[in-house]
Amino acid sequence: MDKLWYLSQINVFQDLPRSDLKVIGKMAPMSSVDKGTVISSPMDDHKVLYLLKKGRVRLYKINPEGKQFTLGILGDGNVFGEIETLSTGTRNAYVEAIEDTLLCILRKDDLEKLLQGHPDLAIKFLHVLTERLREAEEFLETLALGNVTTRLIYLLCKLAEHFSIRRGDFAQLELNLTHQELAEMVGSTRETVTVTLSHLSQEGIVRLRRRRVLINMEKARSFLDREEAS
DNA sequence: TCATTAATGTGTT
DNA sequence: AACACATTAATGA
Repeated sequence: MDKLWYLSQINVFQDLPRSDLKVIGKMAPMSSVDKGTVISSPMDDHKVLYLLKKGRVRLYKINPEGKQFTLGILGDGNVFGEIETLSTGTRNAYVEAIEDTLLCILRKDDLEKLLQGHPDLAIKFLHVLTERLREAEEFLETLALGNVTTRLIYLLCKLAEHFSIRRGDFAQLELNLTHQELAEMVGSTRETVTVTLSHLSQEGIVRLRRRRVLINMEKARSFLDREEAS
């Protein structure tokens, strides 16, 4: 497999000429991490940016009682990490590979050099990060105002937009998430998620298999619309 | 395949 | 929401 192909799949580098990708490839060696590895944690010095070439990582925080709250999941082609001049929203968060993952590490000075030479790239960074911020704000609002059912459906829709494959009327999440993990994302408990999901299953909004959720996006969206109206 | 562990389902407080 | 416990599915020797 062409090493540069992976770089061309990173969202901020999408239509960069091969010559530039080559330069980046030289600065940012590829490394692979196994499923379950914590790639970075709050106490690390935040001096690097990670380019997620292939795989999935979960961003989460841990509250004082030791419970986890998942901020989000990133898939192929995303960027995360922290440097002084550029934050991707992972500050003070743990980042764990939930699949075997392939990533590049870009050092602060390399990135800055890169951005200085490529203003168009800097703009693309702005777009990507702004979009992430926008989603985060929307999610926060839903989390604050909605009940568990709403939050869960909202989460499933968002996940499905990024990580699902179409199966008839349903979108099948290709993330194998447990009820526990879903609970950690919507700020609820495992039992409540189990109960809520089986209700939604009765209504035909989702279909359940072990560690797998299929969402009827049409029904899910109309549920959210109704909720918004009320 | 069987035993162990993980995930899910359910009733009670 | 928290807990205890039952049931069922996945995992791996």
